Amino acid sequence: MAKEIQYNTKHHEALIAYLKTIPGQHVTINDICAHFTGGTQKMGVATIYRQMERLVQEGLVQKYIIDEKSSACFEYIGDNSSAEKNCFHCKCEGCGKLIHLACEEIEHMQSHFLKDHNFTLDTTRTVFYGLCADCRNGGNA
Amino acid sequence: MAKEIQYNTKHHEALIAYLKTIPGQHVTINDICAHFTGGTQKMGVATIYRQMERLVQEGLVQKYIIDEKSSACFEYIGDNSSAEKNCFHCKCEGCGKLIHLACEEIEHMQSHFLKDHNFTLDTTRTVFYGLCADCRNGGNA
DNA sequence: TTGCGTGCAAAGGTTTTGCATGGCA
DNA sequence: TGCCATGCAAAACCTTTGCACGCAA
Repeated sequence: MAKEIQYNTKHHEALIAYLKTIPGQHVTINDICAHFTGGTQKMGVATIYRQMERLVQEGLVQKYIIDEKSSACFEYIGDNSSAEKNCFHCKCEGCGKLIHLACEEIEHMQSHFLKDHNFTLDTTRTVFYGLCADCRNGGNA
Repeated sequence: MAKEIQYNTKHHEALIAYLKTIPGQHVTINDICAHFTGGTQKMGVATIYRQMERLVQEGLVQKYIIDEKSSACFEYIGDNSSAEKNCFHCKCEGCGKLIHLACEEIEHMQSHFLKDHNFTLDTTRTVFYGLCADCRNGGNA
């Protein structure tokens, strides 16, 4: 329980600053790596992994496992958790697109899980798989 | 569309036979590998991967990406797809348990996704993350 | 006989880890 | 000064692939 002391390094701040510039978007470790390779700041891969893990634990960043082959995805959620409370993600199995959705139906879904299945659904972590409209009609399967 | 000719080898049958002995359970490649290492039949890892991919395409087996670190999970669904149509999976983030659920609410969920978000929800592939009752109360976080 | 299936090992990619050094408090 | 953070490279891990041989049809 005792939270370990964590320093506030330049890398830590730079990472948060970068993530804040792309709200609501998803980045992979590779994206971050590329971003910090060309810029003034350099950041090793290991550092990025370690920092992202820390940010996830702090609740500033959400981690998604979108696909088994590609690397993990991260999204900055910061302090405005109230605004995007009903936000969740859909991944199209056809085109691979990641879709942001937000509606109040998700609350109903959560209460159902809790009442009928005694399971606290974590919508921020769940990724719904399926087919988007384009792929269903176009047949990009 | 033209289905390629596929031989019915002993390995293929042995794999199906093994999966039929554990209905409703989840196995990893490692589990399968271990099972076929000690027994009379031996099966290489590559063969298992190839066979499982084939079984998934044939619709006999469902593949799940439960966790980013552990290997993929497989479940035999066989021909009785009608019986488990409303079946889906919950993964507890506390204890790591994988929970089987089946209820008709999922149908309502699907129709909502389709109507309001134009998204065909694939419940067999989606894994719902959250906390099970034990972890919510016990605090196995 | 034809050509898919198999085994072995090597390769590919993502993520983690060890160790010495640098930087925050 | 103490201790965490960083960088580099090596390691670990899961999965795929190449190639030669075996086996089903």
